[in-house]
Amino acid sequence: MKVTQIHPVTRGVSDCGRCTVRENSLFSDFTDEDFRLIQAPIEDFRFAPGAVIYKQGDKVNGLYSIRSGMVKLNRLNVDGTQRILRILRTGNIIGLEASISQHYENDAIAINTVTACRIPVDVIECLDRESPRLHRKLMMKWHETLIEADQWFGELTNGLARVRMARLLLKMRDSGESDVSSLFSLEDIGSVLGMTIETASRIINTLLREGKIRRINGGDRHYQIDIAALEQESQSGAL
Amino acid sequence: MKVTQIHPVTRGVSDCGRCTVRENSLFSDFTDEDFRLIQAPIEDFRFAPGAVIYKQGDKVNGLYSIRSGMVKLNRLNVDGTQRILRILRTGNIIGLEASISQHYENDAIAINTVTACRIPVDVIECLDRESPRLHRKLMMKWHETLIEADQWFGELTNGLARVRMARLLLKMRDSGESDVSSLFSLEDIGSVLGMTIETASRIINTLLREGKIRRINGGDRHYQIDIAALEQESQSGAL
DNA sequence: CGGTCCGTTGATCCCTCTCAAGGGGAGTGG
DNA sequence: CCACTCCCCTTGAGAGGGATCAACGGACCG
Repeated sequence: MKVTQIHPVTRGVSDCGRCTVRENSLFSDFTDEDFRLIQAPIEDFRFAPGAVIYKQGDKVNGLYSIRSGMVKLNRLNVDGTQRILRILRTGNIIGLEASISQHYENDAIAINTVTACRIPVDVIECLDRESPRLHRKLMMKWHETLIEADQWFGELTNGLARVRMARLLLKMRDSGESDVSSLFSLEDIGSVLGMTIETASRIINTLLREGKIRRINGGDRHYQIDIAALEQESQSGAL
Repeated sequence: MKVTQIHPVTRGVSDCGRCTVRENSLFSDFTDEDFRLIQAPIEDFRFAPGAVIYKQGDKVNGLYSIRSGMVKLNRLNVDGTQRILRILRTGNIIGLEASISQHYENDAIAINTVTACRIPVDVIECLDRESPRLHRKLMMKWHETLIEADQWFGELTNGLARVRMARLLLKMRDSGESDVSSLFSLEDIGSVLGMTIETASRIINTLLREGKIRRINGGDRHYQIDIAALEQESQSGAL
């Protein structure tokens, strides 16, 4: 995979108080007093598809709260093996390690156009010290992140290729109980599910022919899915 | 797998100040003043092989710091699929979610004889509030746990079965750069590496015949391993 | 219009699962 | 002390899922 480094565009300074994804964010139950503690500006970023948000080993400069788009967390193993650990979306936080470590643990790469706001390291540290609310919130985010990681592990790494694909389709549904699921390139699907792009392609096309998923026109790999059918598929695969 | 519920034996109350694994523990850089904050006793437990330390969904009663032995974290997916997420050993903490949630997220089961001390929920909460040191330590443990989870994911879920086995053998080395590795039942190995017990058995015996690992007598699945050889093996498997 | 990227499809091979049988150690009861 | 059972590991033969290798088509772009 060739990774194109694309410089992000700063869009301005956020007004967190009226953020549209605030209910998911770190600041969801913040009081006005808490907000007054924030000294440094929280910047708003826009990343083009393929843009590198940060790389494994980079010095941390803050954590990012995703406002829209999809980000892949890429792990580069010591032996050169590479694998997508998980995909993060609106409301998720990437780079949580910024609150405790000096370096990022893996690559974060925008899959499609991503908007995100960055909370600088010193803001986090200050708030963590001064605001019990943020302190608690941070712990909750660690908790959520770990649950998420374990879920990806548990669900997407065993069973037949077809079963794993069904689970991915269900997992990547647009928020809520929607029957629309957003995927990404075959290469990324392969790296998430541990299969080759050929196998991924074959399975998707089989599901299309069987009518269990349907391509939604508008280009960007959106599918309308038959939830019930996929849920049945997804349960076939014990080990 | 039949899981036998074996009641743990409380061995007494710990004196954390002189704990032998203290350097790994939550309390490593505690001052005497910090220790005075601990009101409730920290109990010392001993679990027999196969004992359930806690189950997914159980109400949390504290987190456990492992003093010796191996614990498997078992995830039961909604569809009945079961998988070992990771193995934890001396110095690791299980049930970290006790510090933030009401329920445990997965099953923790003793693989062999395990000794662990339990830090009750209210002790954690109190310390988290009162001691900046423990507060920071907790965050570090979250961080460590997530890194650990991502490592297991990245290293043990792709590549040929033989490559994954090599990586597991390297990962399960006794602390430090030792050339002794401790495994467990074939069933557990299978559940960790996502393969059948037959495949696991075949690979281990092939490695034995090739002299890359050697059984250490003394019963409990200890192997002396050829580190260099296994490291070479472990790098074969991109996807 | 040629080049590149991405997805599709076919043919073949091999790794791993499945099914099946057998062996050894530990515990139990005679 | 020996039969018996149970559990766990081992080994073999056969089948199949997915990898690999290869070719092709469409979209986009210089």
